[in-house]
Amino acid sequence: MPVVKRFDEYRKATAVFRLLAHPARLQILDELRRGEACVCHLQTVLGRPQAYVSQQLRVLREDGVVVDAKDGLNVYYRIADARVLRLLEEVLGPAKPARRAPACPCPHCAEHDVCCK
Amino acid sequence: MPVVKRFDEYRKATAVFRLLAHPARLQILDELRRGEACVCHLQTVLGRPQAYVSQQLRVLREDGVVVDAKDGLNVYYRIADARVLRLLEEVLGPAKPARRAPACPCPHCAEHDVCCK
DNA sequence: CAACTATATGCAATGAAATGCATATTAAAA
DNA sequence: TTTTAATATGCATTTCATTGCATATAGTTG
Repeated sequence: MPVVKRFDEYRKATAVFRLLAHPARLQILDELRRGEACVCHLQTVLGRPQAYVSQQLRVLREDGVVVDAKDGLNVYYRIADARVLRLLEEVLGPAKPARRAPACPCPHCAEHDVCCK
Repeated sequence: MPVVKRFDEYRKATAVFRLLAHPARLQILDELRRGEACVCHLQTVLGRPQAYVSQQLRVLREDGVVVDAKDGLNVYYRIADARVLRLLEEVLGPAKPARRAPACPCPHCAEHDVCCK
């Protein structure tokens, strides 16, 4: 009940907001709302270097907001936090339908276009 | 539809999350959920210097999340953003009932205790 | 196993937000 | 009109996240 304890609770509660308070992470999560996606897919959608995308994914992963599943060379990420889905819906509106990214090499998009170089 | 435009939209959407991604502001908003409160009340509840509380309130005010109403020497703040209320409920749970802070001089608390020094 | 592809990690440089503190403002009271 | 009380603002400093980039890992293919 001490003030410090209370403050600590609030500090803990800010974690999820801190994750969402970032344009690239928000865009990643919005994309993942459409369905699971591999890194190269997100890389294509964001138009950012692969290392950059991986770093943001690590941040999200370390907080348990997303989980990854390896499949061959590809690593597929998906949202693993229902609360985050609700927060996204509150601020971004309903999730948009799945899509294939142009020039994305992942199996999900492959049938649609050619490899992204 | 250019990528940059999209990114800008996400950047804008992060604003509300950035406000909530701070323990002191989160605590302020959680207190304001109980009902409007003056600065000295929040000061008492947070156990932080007055200038500190005023600064956080300014941040919230500049984004329109709270509004202030002067009454004599006191300035009463209240939440002015329904979306923020929903976000708080999602993460902090339902708002707690109003309370009077011990040793708070504001009219709201005065009838309950004596002035805070 | 060598070469390639997808992804991850480490780290240094930068930049933005947080904090503390002194002081300004405004309103009431004496 | 001096004083006091409540709140606001400005600014310097520290703190922390972000970003870029080089490189590491790990699975795949030839």
